[in-house]
Amino acid sequence: MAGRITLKDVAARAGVSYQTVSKVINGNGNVAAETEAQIWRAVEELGYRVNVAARNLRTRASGLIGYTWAPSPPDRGNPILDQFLTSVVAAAEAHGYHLMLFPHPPAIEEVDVYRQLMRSGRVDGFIVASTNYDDPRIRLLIDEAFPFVAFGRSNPEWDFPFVDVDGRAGIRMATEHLIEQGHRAIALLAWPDHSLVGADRTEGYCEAMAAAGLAVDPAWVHHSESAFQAGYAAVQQLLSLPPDRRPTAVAALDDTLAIGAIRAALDAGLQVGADFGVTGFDDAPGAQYLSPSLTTLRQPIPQVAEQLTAMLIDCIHRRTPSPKQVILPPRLIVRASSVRVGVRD
Amino acid sequence: MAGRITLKDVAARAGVSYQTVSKVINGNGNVAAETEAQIWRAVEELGYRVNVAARNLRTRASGLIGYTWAPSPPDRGNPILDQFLTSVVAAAEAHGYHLMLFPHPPAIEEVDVYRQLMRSGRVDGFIVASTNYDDPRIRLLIDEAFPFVAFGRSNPEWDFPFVDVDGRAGIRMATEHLIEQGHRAIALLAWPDHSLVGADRTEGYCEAMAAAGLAVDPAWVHHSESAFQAGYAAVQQLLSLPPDRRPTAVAALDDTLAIGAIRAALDAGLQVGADFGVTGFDDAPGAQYLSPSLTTLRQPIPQVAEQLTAMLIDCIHRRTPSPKQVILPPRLIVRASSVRVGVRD
DNA sequence: GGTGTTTAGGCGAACGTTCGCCCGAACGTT
DNA sequence: AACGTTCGGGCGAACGTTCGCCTAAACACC
Repeated sequence: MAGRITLKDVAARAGVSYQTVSKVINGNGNVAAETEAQIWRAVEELGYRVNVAARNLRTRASGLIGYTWAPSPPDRGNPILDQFLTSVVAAAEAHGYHLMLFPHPPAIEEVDVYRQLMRSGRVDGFIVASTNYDDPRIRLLIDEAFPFVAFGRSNPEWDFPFVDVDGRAGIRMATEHLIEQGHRAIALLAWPDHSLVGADRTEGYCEAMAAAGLAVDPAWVHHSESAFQAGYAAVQQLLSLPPDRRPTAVAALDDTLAIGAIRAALDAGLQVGADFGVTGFDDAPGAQYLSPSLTTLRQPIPQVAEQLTAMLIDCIHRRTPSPKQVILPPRLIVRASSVRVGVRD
Repeated sequence: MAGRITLKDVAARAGVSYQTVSKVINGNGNVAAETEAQIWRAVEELGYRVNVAARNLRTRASGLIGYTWAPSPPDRGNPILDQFLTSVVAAAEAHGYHLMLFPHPPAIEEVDVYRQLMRSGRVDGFIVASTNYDDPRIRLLIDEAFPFVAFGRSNPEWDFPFVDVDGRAGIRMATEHLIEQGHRAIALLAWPDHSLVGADRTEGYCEAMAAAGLAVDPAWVHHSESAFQAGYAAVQQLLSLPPDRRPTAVAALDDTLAIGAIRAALDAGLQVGADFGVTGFDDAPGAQYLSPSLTTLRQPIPQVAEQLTAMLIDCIHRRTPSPKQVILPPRLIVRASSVRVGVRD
C-alpha cells in the first residue's frame, strides 16, 4: 500500500494541528508565512498527498467527469476519439478533474446507468455524446438538475448547455465549393432519416443548392448508414441515372461514405476531381493520403472539448455557463477529390 | 444534489440498524431471509445507492483503474484506441471497476504523475501502455509494489505482469506470406532503433528470411518514424536501387508506412499486388477499402484488453495472476496488396 | 486603560461507510 | 440442568478529510 501518510503525520512534523495543515493545503485560513513554509516543508519531506477518498467524502464531490460513447465497428473506426479524449482529459485536469469512462449501455438501461452513477456520487457531472432528439438521458439530467453538458443538440425546446459543430454550415460550404467548381448536378449521401445530426447537415446542402438556384432532383439524395459499401452502392446507382439527371459530384455526410463514393466513381472509369467531385466530413486520419486525397470538413475538436469541459465545470460549481450554447464552425479542407484542375496528388 | 439517501434512511424504513443494511448490501453477515427481503425492498423504494466516497474511504480503494496513452498526431490516428478502451471498460465494469483517464505526462514528470496518483489513492491500479525498455514507470511500480499490468514488454530481467502481441510472429507470418507469393527480395519498413516493439517485429522479418535461406541486403531495411511520407520516401529509394538489388515486396511495421509504400509503388507505375507486394500491421480502419486493399496483421485487441484487466484485478486483490505474462498472436489478413493473382478489389 | 478588531491557529464535529466484536435467543448435546 | 454452538443482528469505532466556530494574543483606537 501507499498513502500511509496523513494530515496528522504532517501536522506532527510541522508542530501544528492537522486541521491547520488542511487549511494550508487548501489555501484557506490565515496562517503565518513562517508556519506555512514549515508545513510545506513537512509535506515535501514526507511526500504527503491528500487522500482523495476522504476529501471526496467530506466535500461530497468526486473530481470525476463521466463519459461514454458508442463504439464504432472496427472496420470504420472513430476518427476523432483520440483527439477528443486527449483534449477533454487535458482540459479537465486543468480544473482538477479526471475523466471516468463507463461502458456504453444498451438503450433500455441507459438512464438507469446514468441515474446510478449520479446517485452513488461516482461522478460530479457528465459529458453526453451522440445525442438524439428527445434524448432520455438529457431529459433525466435536466429533471434531476444534475450537472452535464452535451456534445450535440437535442429537443430544441429544452434548455440545457451544449456544444455542437455546425454541420449545416459545413455541408453548405462543401456544396458551395462544388458549385464553385462548376458542378450543377450535385448529389448528397445522407444518413438515415431519424438522425438529428444528419438532418442538420442535409439542410446545409439544401440551402446551398437553393441559394445557387439549383433544383434538387429527389433521386440525388441517398439515405443510408455510414458505411463504405453504402457509399459505393449509392454512387453506382447515381451514375446509372439517365445522362441529363446524372450528378457530376456528391457531397457525403461523412468520410466513410465519401471513400466508398470515390471508389465507385474510380471503378466506373471516372477521374475523381476532374470528372466527378467528392467531399466528405470529419477529416479522418488518412483522408489526405487517399488517392485522390479527400476534400472534407474538419471539426474543431480541441475547441469543442475545451468548451465542453469549461461549461461542465461551471455547471458543477452551480454557475450558469455563459454562453450556455455554443456552435462552432467546421473548416473546409480542400484537396484533390473535389477540384477540377490544379492540385493532383 | 442526489445521493441524499443513506444507509440510515434505509435502515429506518426496514426497521433494522444501518450496519445490518450494509451487511446485506455487501452480502456479508447472517441475516434472516425475511429481514433481507425487507431491506432490499426499502433499498428499492428509496432508490438507495451506496455512496462510493464513503465506501472508498473505509475500504481504502477507489474502484478506479488508471490509464493514459500517447496521443497520435491527427493525420495518423490511433487505429485501436476505440476498440481497446471499449474492451477494457467493459471488462473492468464486469469486476466492478471503472477506467480513469489521465493526461499523458511529459517524460520528465512521468513517474511523478504516477506516484501522485497512487499516493493519493486516486486509482487502485494502472494499465501501462507504450512501454519502453527500462521503462521508469514500470520500475517505480515494481518498487512500490503497486498493482499494475503493462501492455507491452520492458526490461526482460524485470518480473512483472504484462500482455503483449507477438509482433515478431506477426511480421514473420507476413514475410513468409510474401515469400510464398514468390518474392525473394523483400524489404522492411522498420521503426527507429530505440523502439522495443520495432526491434521485436524486425526480428520476425529476419527469422523468416533466414528460414527461407534468403540473404538480406542491408539497403532493404529502412528505419523511420511511422509516417505516410516516410513509407513513401523509403519505397522511392528502394525502387531506385539497381535491378538486381531492387526489392519486389516490402513488409511494413505498421499500416501508415504501408500505405505510404503503396502510393509510392503506384506512382512508380507498378501494379501493387501483382508486381509489388506490400503488407502492413494493425488493420487500421479503412485498410480494407484502400485500393488495393491492404494485407495486414490484426491484433487481438479485445482479448488483450480482457487479459490485461483480469490480471490487473488479480494484482489489486493481491493475488498473483497466472499466467503472469501473456503473449497473443496477431492474425494475418490477406488482401489484394500482397497477392499476385486472384482477388483484385 | 477599557473596548473593539484583527490575526493565527486550535478544536469538535460530521461526511457515510465497513469491520470486528459483542450479546441474546434458540437449539441441541452430554 | 448446565453447557457449548450457531444464528441474527446491534453497536462502537475508524477511515482522513473539511468546515465552522472558538479563543488567545496582539494591536489599535478613543
